[in-house]
Amino acid sequence: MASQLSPGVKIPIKRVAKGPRPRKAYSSRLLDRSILLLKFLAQGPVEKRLSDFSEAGLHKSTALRLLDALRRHRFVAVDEVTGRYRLGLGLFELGLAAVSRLDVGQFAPPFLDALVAESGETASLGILEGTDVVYILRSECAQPLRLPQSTGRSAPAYCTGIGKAILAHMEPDRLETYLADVTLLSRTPRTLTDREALRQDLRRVRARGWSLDDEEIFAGLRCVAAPIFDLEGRVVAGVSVAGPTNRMPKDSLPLVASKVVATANQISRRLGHPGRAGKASPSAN
Amino acid sequence: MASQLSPGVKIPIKRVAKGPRPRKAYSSRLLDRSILLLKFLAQGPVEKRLSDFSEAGLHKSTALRLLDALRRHRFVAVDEVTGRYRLGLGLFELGLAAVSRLDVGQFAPPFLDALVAESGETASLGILEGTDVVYILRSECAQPLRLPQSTGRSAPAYCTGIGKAILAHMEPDRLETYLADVTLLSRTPRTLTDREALRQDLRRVRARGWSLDDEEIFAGLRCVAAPIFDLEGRVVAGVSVAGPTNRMPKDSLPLVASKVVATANQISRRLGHPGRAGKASPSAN
DNA sequence: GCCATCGTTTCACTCTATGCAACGCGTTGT
DNA sequence: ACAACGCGTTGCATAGAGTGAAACGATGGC
Repeated sequence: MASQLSPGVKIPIKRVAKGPRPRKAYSSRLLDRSILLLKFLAQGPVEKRLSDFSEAGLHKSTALRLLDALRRHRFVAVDEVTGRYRLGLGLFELGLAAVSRLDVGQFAPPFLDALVAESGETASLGILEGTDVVYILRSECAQPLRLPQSTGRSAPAYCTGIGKAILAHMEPDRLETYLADVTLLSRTPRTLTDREALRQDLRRVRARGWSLDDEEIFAGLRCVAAPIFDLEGRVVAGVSVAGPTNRMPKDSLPLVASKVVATANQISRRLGHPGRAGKASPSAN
Repeated sequence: MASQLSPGVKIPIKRVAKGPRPRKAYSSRLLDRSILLLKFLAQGPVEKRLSDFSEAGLHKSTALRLLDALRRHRFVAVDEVTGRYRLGLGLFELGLAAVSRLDVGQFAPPFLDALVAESGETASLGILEGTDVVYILRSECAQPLRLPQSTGRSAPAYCTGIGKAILAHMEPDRLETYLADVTLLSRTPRTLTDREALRQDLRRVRARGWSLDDEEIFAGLRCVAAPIFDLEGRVVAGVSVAGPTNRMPKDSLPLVASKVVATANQISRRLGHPGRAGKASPSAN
């Protein structure tokens, strides 16, 4: 809700960005180890014995105590028969809370469902975190060929549809910082690994309003995406429709893209974004 | 509640008496506080200031250090503009890993989708953790009236469809332990709060193969569920179809139930359970 | 201007967390 | 059968991680 506390006309734009921010880096050995342990549990075999944690560099007595402490918060679970350890569902509950508390995570699902109904392919919503895109929502299509499970996973921004849609619409200096830091690895033969080629592609994306990932992260997968903006007009997320190349022929892309863009705009509007109309004025506000 | 963790208050290290209990309880103050902090972030306002954490009994300098340590693992995120804290998506990634590593979480989604298509109502899959059911998968119906978000949430077993389906099929002595420990709170006027009434209902559930939650947890919500068995024939989960009472009239329940049971059996079979046909297994007691 | 509030840093002290070694116990090998 | 091993568990002494109080700066309100 808009704050109209004072009859004055000033819009309070708070810029704390340069202000208080932890300058000193704090860390905790125990916390680092606990999270290392959790991440170790998320890899390889689902169930692990106590002595397996020595692979993660933990002494068995340390591992025992950490596991027991984590177990009582349901971050790890112990199999009743085998006595082995696995990830617990307390983690799942908190993880979903993290997404459902994102404003986008709240109301976007029906929009994605509608997009799936229109396009006949799987729709996803992701946000940029650091240099990677994290997929937070997904609506499956009824087609037999399913994409690999992606929700909760992250992927490099430069080779994904959603990632490129976001990059193309972020502030120029932030994009340059990104481009300076990122390493463009070749995921498939079509991945854009040249900085200038990527920059040019992003310009095109910005101009037409949607991005195309043409088998740039997975061979055989084509993906069309569009950006989602928040109240202040900053890109905060992206929606995409993805499918196998045979079901997403090149000449069908503009039509699919128009639906993706329409969905993205609907979600943006729900976030308070004024919409495309505000694009006309160069230095609005 | 949080008073135990207040600054200055000495926490006596609780040692389990050397009795018949083979296991000693380990805990870590830092870990407890970190998780308390995360759970605090999952409540109330989405964004919190540093000083808000004093409500959770944390000293502000402690909160600062914990938050910074958690931030670098992406368990908490700092808003770029406001500088406030929220839950991070690293938690989401690990949480989904916890579910996707459950064998059931892997392949069940398509079965749920099919069940939704057949029944026209929302289908869920949950497992029993302690005395509660945790919903880990869900497939939405296209109906306008949606259930409240449940995935990642937990609910008492005795007043939910899935919970009763699981309870009804667990080993008798384990059920008795459950019944002895649980407190039967009245969630609605129809909640079974009498131990004997519940036991009798569970017998009926076991006999007919499916359970009915008839507005026992939420008024206006009816839910039909069936158990899922693993390779060794133990109940590990349950599937349900739930909807508003007007769309789930009593005379339609047997038909819906048959579909739910069929889906549950399919999933059980995928888990290696021989199925109803294998009832006459040689080593049956 | 001054006061209030919030985030950050420093510092000395305490108790948490740790590694090591030893113990039970079940399994394996000879 | 006994011995040798592997695994999970526990006791203990010690290092140093983590803690709270207080001081410091930086904002914003009045």
